[in-house]
Amino acid sequence: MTRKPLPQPEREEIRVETVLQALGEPVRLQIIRALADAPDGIACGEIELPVTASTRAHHLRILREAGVLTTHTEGTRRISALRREDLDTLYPGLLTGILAARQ
Amino acid sequence: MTRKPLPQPEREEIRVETVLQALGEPVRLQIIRALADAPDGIACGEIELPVTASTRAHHLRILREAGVLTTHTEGTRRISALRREDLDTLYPGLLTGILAARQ
DNA sequence: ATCGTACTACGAAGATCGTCGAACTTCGAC
DNA sequence: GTCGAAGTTCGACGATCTTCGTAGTACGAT
Repeated sequence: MTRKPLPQPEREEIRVETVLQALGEPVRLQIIRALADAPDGIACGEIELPVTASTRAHHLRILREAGVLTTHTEGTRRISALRREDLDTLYPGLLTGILAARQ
Repeated sequence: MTRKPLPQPEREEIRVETVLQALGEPVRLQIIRALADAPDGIACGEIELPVTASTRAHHLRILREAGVLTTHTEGTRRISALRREDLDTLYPGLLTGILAARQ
């Protein structure tokens, strides 16, 4: 099994402004909600989204570079998962607060 | 003393997406931080910001329409305050989490 | 080695956003 | 009533962002 981590910021490098900017977009919020239900992460392609694959990849990149999620490769698939521990440490309550809205 | 409230969404009308979008901007985050230190609100003009008055008015409007802050008129001045209770009720921990980052 | 799958990288097009200056409103003071 | 101060509204311009299609990479299976 191949396992390569993708470039992402260390916990110390994560900035609120970037995180909020990343979360303030409908599609990305949808991704976050899907990931919140899968503690071990899910394959990017399995998230139902109203956009094409390339747009999906773009949003996943934004979220990863903001430090919101982490992605590793498993064969040809990419598994993404929320960086819940890091976010909860840096901004206690933020993630919970956002997910509580659940529409 | 003149006291007129400015148009803002009811608590039920506040949407996470809009709130996050409003908070994901450096200048607006700066405004929020300034307001967090003033429970009773402060005059918009007294917040130090690296933008002109018209831009400041624009950002305050975005924040107010998102439901993040409330503004009322006192003479020629406008006093803004965080809608902390509403936000804490809707998204418990969100505001605290964001403010915990403090820079 | 070849094929199909899963995904990314690269422009490009269109929409949205942040910023400003100028004009206008509203209020208090003189 | 006239003036100045505080703030808003109205375009406008430039920058950023979302979206897409196409081309390309990496891997597993045959």
